Amino acid sequence: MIDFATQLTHLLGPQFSKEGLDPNLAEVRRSARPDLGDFQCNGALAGAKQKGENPRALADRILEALRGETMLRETSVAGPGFINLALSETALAEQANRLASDPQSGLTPVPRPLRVLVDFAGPNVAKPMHVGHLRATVIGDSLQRIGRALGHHVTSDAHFGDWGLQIGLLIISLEDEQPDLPYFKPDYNESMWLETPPVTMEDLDRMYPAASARMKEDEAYKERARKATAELQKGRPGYLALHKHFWKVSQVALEREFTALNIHFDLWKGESDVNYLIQDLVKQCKEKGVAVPDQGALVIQVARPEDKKEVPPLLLVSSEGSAMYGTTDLATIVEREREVRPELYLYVVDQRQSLHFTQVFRAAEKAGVSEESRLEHIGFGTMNGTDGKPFKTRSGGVIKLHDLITSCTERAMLKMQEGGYGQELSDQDRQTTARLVGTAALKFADLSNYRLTDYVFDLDRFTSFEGKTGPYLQFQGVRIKALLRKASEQGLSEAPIQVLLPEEKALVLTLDGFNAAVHLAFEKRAPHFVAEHVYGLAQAFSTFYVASPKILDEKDEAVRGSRLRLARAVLTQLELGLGLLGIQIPERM
RNA sequence: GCGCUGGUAGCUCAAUGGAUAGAGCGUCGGCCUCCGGAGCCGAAGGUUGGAGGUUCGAAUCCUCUCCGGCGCGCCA
Repeated sequence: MIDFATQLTHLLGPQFSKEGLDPNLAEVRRSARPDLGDFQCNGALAGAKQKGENPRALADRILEALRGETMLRETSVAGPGFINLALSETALAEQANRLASDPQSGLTPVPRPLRVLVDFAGPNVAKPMHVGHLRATVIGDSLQRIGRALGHHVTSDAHFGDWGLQIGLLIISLEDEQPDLPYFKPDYNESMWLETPPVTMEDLDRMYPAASARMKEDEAYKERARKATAELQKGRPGYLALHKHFWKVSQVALEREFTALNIHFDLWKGESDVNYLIQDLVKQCKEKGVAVPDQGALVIQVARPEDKKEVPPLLLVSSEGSAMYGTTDLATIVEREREVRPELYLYVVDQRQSLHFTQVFRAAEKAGVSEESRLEHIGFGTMNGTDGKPFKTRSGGVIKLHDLITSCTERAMLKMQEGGYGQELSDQDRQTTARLVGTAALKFADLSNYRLTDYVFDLDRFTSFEGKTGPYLQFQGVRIKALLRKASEQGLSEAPIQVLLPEEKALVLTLDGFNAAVHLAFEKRAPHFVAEHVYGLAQAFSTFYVASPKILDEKDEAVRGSRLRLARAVLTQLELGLGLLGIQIPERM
């Protein structure tokens, strides 16, 4: 099915062509002045400009040609040349029924699907996920869901950070703690492998910050770590074995978080997975003359004459002989080109890394690995505390994602208890629901902000059941489910939708806007457009719900059936829309 | 210093170059013999940081400027 805005644009397009104008000028959108019409087209203004004539006259001619169009009830030209279009009752009712019977709720796939690779979350092996990972994870997940909903062929990759200096640091840190482990013996081989990991997640969690801090002050310590990193990358068996242990231990903790957030990846690849490609990559870059020696390292110059800022070269091989994260990023593109062949790459990573991605993308182009135009960095702002500074614990430490999820879940449970809701649920169901509500609070708060702006974390506000929050939206869904459940229990059936009340019309027009909102969200790589739409839908439903009291008691079977069907259509879209944000609606809450 | 990014209602945030800049929270005033009122309706609240410019039309684009956040070769 096709939404109204598109239908109307198609209707006006030929008229613009007939006038010798670009049919793209015919673009129709929801009216900013509902008192004047349902939709508007502003193309006559720009078109008249091009032709050097009066915009109102042009608008009049365009409308003249539309006379007798059954879709339209009324048309008018207002102001300097705005074209106002009001839909006929039949058109509204027909569209409402199409929406209600469409399992996709009006969502249409893109005409040309792309193979899209979404690289997001970027957790680090050996480091628990913290608040900083939340946005990358939630935004990336939403983009993969939106992309799929639009018919794109999406491949998501968590892209673990598991090959850099951090691993070297852990290796020497462990060496200092347990020097007798076989992995440190120069002659280590696989027969000496111990099934029991030498460390727990807690150990890693403790060791890494300490080692990282020491490195900043102790130059010799840093040198050791760099050497260990280079040796690991060269394939020292004992170090590879430790890497494997670290990886496995970390993965358990990481999966716990992703499961709690209901986020899934097609690929769980990491930097270490492309190590096998690096030697060749470096060699080829050298042969092509793309990589040049510089201060003991090997770099790819990516500066351009037109640059307004200084763009430093990408470090391909450090003076220690190790791969840097730009190197693995590049090698990862090589692998993806072979295995996925993406037409579009989306890197959902903190905005602060934009310079890094500029370097990587340019280097990829220069090295002939990929095309810069297919590579996009999707940056985002930071999550701040109520003081406006990056979110920290009271003692100034980094907040772990796990603790964040837990506190949201606990707060959700508290709110449910306070309101006396969910009492009919079993303890286990209540716990599951609380988690659904808690993560909805977290996700919606994040996704309702435009990604590039920083936002303030406010647990109390996010978990509130009133206002523009995830739990509020779930609650609206739960209310509709309750209504439909009751209708079904009473044996009441649905009927074709009739658009009688102004609130019903507003609701139908809102439903019809879903498709555009989702497309816009993907085009802008900005899920908040979906969040905005879904919230607007919930509001429009509430207004309708109050305006049509006691649907179940309605004596007119046709009216009752119509409203039930409309409610169901809203629920369908609410579930789909929230689903695109990674939010589920519980049965009860 | 150079660059990126943000600055919109008291607070937190929206607004694909279009008409009268919208929500939530908070404040004030209404609506409960209610299908889940955690809702709905209304009011107050804005020189869109500032100054120029482009345009029929600017929160949006350009220039300058002020304030905040961030980045700028061997960490990721």
